[in-house]
Amino acid sequence: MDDFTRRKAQAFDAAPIGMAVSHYRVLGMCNTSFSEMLGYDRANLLGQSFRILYPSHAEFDRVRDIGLKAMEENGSYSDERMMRRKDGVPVWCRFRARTLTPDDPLAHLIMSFAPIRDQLDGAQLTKREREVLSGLSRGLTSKEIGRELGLSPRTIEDVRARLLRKFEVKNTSELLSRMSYARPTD
Amino acid sequence: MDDFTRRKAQAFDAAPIGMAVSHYRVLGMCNTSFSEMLGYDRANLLGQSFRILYPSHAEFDRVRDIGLKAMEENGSYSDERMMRRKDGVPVWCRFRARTLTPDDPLAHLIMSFAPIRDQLDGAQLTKREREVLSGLSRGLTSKEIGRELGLSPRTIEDVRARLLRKFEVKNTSELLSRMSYARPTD
DNA sequence: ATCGTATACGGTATCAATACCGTATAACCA
DNA sequence: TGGTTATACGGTATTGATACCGTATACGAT
Repeated sequence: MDDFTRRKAQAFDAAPIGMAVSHYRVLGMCNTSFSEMLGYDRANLLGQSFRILYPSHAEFDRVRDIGLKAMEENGSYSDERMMRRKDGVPVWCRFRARTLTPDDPLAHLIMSFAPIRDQLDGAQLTKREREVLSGLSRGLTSKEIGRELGLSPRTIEDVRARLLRKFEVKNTSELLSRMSYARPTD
Repeated sequence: MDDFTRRKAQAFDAAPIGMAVSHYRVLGMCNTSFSEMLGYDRANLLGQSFRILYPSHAEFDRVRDIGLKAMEENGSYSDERMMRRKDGVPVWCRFRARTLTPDDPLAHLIMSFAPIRDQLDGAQLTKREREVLSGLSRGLTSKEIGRELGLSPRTIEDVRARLLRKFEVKNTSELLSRMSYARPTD
């Protein structure tokens, strides 16, 4: 095996950003940034389902599908999402994924995770708030988010209003500009 | 050499984020996201000085020192910086670096580069668009932005519509979740 | 010289967002 | 046990956003 391969593997291991490889949502490989970000030893993480890295089972189910269409078309997808550290603390991340199997995106995924630092680190979000935030960052309306979550649009508007109060912003645009990856963790 | 090494190298190559390894500011290795982001063939990039990837010689000199102290202390550093594509178009990036040689940080660096304006490679923003975006990220309405800039609210709505088209997003919320905070540069 | 784009503005129509009013249940905490 | 918060939903009223229709000027590129 050539030296190039060795150097690439070393770069993967020591990369300044969390990286992971999955096969059907099971972690096949990750680097130290990834395991440290989530508070695990790497050895304990390999072979595990990604389920344990999300705040809830519902969240784990929900995020499965939201990038599938984009990955079938472009091979890649990116959004902002909440991950769950081993100690239970949620971490808001810029998430990027590329699939090596566009016909069946989840078969072989390569992902990167960059934690975002912002107001969120103090104000913890509820499950509902995270779900709604996820929809808002994808440009969905309250009606669309309601359909996605099986709730009335009115309920989504309640959650929305609570988010605006919590972050002391005037509207959804300002909310999302505060949450965007413009303020990464250094 | 074990299979792990091979899989890590593959993950490096196909990572959804630009990655590079340098030795004293000379590119030793990079992945396809990196070379594509900057408009080069990878083969033509290996062994080159990073000089050609920055907008100017002054910029190249300036960025050399700004992370050194942080890397000597923590081993890592991150900021936002302008890179220069082969065709001359500037790309604003979130930059992260980790050194494997903290005593002499530049000796062996591993870096990641994430373009901050994903969707907008090529479509650079006009002064008006930046001004309007700045207002939107502060949660202002079209009417308020119009007052701030001495323009009709109707004109703000035009600029807004142009931004949504350029970024191929459905609404202002999605726009702002894709963008970093936008400050007018002039 | 014509094409494309950015700028700037007007009108209208429709849908979304936001802010209120209200009720109700469940969880948790002091 | 009572107080707070999150959840969930209904109505209504107002404002904002978005998408169209149109006109007009300016500027740069082919």
